[in-house]
Amino acid sequence: MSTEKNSRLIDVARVAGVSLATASRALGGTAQVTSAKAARVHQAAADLGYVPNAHARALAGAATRMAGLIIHDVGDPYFSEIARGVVEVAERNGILVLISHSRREPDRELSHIRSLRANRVEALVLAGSGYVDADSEEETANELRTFGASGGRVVLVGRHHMDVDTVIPDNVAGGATAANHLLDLGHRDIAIVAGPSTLTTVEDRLAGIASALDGHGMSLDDLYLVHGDFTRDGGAVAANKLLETHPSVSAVIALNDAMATGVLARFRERGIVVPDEISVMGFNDTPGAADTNPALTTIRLPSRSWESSLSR
Amino acid sequence: MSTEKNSRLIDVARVAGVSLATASRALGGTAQVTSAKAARVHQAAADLGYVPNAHARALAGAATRMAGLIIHDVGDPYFSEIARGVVEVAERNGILVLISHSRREPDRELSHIRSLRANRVEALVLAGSGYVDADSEEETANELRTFGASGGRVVLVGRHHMDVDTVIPDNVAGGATAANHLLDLGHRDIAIVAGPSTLTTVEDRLAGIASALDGHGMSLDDLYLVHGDFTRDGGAVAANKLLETHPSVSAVIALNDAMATGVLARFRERGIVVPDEISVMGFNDTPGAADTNPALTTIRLPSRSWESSLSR
DNA sequence: ATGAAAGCGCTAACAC
DNA sequence: GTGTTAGCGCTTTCAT
Repeated sequence: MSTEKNSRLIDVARVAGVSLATASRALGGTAQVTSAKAARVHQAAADLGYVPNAHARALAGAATRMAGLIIHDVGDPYFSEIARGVVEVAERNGILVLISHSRREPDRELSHIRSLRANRVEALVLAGSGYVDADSEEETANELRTFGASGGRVVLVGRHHMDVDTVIPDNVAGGATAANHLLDLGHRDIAIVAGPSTLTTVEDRLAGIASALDGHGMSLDDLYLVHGDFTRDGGAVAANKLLETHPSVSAVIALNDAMATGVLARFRERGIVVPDEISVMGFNDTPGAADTNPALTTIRLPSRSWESSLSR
Repeated sequence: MSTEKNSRLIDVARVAGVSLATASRALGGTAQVTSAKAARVHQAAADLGYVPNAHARALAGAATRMAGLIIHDVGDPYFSEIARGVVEVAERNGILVLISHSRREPDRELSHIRSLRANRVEALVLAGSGYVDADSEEETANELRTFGASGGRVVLVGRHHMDVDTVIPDNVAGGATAANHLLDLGHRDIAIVAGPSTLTTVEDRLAGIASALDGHGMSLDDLYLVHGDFTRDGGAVAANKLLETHPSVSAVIALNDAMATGVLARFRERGIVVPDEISVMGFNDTPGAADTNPALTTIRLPSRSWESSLSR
């Protein structure tokens, strides 16, 4: 196959018999061009299969119109729903979305922020929990600050406030609600299926649960706590451990819907009837949670927005 | 907020007291640079929060490392699973993914191919059904051909062969399998919940169903056929219509899992017990289909791959 | 090993 | 209205 290079604007101009500038104007609609010439330019462009080089365009100062999205994993319904929203809004505004996976690794996240910045995105959306580790959070905050200072917009979803626009659910209150719900139902032998303790979301939800327990004269130590990946598989693995070591539990709180779904799946395989034998709760109200078998009881978290003082 | 511009390589060079070329080499590792100078360059870059301009880099001839992904909607589990795979593989190869929604509109798809091409992606992944309309398919094929000719790689998922690498399930056989399954169970009063007839996937699955019916002395006309959006919501809407006009059906074939999920959800709301009162079948083996309530019977489609003769 | 300089393809002054 | 030209920020010869 002959690998013919992409044709350039100058090629179009040549074929149309006009100057580079005229071709640019005709195609971009930036200025008035005689309709006859404009037509010739468009024809030439079509004939050559001309596609403007976005890089050259960006370099020359035209608006780039790209946004960056960093999420844990698009495969997780919680994030795919966020991605859907971001892509829809972006598209409506003629913005292309660069998507990447943090996989909940601070370093990966940081390097993605960098390459998204390198691509001169005009906005950055980071969704998912922040990290308990102050150092990596500080690095991220710095990077975002620099990005903001050079004109970039940042939105954080489900992550602690960082001087940028933020939407974050009240994880502590949510944790308390979940625990109180089970406690009020009389459950005492409860298991917590948690994500990695490196995540602030996990930390916060646990704190909420702890405070609820406190109100009942109990503490987290009275519960069975398993940590695992904050994913469906992580939930399934945790359910296995749970069944082996603490088969007596009457209720499970999974710290997100993905893990809850994994727990439910494993219980279903083992023939354990939910909620008759064991109650299972999740978080986040992920799309699809209502469709699970058995239906998942999930805590819808009220979100709070922070509009950054740096906002323009 | 003072909007300080992004610093450029020349700024780094200046601070490090070296030439532009040396700074470039030190940062890019392209050639040998005295370790002392290299260190100064890296230090300067860090101090200035320097992030190379990917556009300038691309324009200057460096590899761009971007791929484009066009899917119906990342919110649909079928597509988010594909997106997950694409992003993972791309990331492992240092490639950034530009994602966009076709929303199953040929024009939108075409314009996305163009802007992805404009961004000089090295590969393009189109996932989802093709269109019955020959004209729009031809336009797309042309665009992809041009892209391929200029060195781009194309992969089609779930779409008819177009002289590029393709992975496509055997939709006709799948349709027949689904129909035969129900027919063998004795069902005769069957409803088909289909996506838009503009999609080849819908057309093919219906053709398979028709052939199965034919083997039983029946035709599609003997069934109740509803068309709707090829989504969860589309399935729910179709289920409503179905219940109103043909409450006697004993089985439903939804032409994809998204619609099947919508049907199940609506049946659940109405207190209709599946599969006791009505059987429901889906397609695609979408992740999560096994988690639905009630469990969805879904046809796993054997896929066939085509490696394009144009492949390099 | 290092620097000077020539583009990459385009837009936006700036002339006419 | 149209053409000429100077960059945008970088990589890469080409000298040295």
